[in-house]
Amino acid sequence: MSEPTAEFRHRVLELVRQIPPGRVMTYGQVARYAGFPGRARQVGFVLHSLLPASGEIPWQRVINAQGGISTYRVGVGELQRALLVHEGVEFNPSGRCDLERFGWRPEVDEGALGL
DNA sequence: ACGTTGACGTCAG
DNA sequence: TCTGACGCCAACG
Repeated sequence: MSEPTAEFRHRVLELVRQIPPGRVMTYGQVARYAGFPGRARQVGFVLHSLLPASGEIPWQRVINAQGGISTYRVGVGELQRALLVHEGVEFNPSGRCDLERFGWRPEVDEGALGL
């Protein structure tokens, strides 16, 4: 019934939509929590299909496993970074953020940063 | 039909 | 810490 691709896309978008402001998830995590482990690249492809108008999907809250921005080659790297900084996410001089602090896990549903 | 590409992740050096 | 190789799999030409 449900085509794998369509189902995957739907699951990914619904999950990303739930990431609270100021929090981030990695492509790999999104893929895993969506029920499709190992398909991080496909997550990026789905999000890429949202541009340039992202609508209600907070695509900027998805980054790579190193805590860095992967969208510079697509041309929206600076934008993504600015949006995240505006939400309170901090980046170190290397351009990476601490996933221990800003990473978000669905099961630990917490919107605010633990201070 | 097929080789290449890509908003990734992991591991070795 | 950084770089390159590889695995991954759907989209593209």
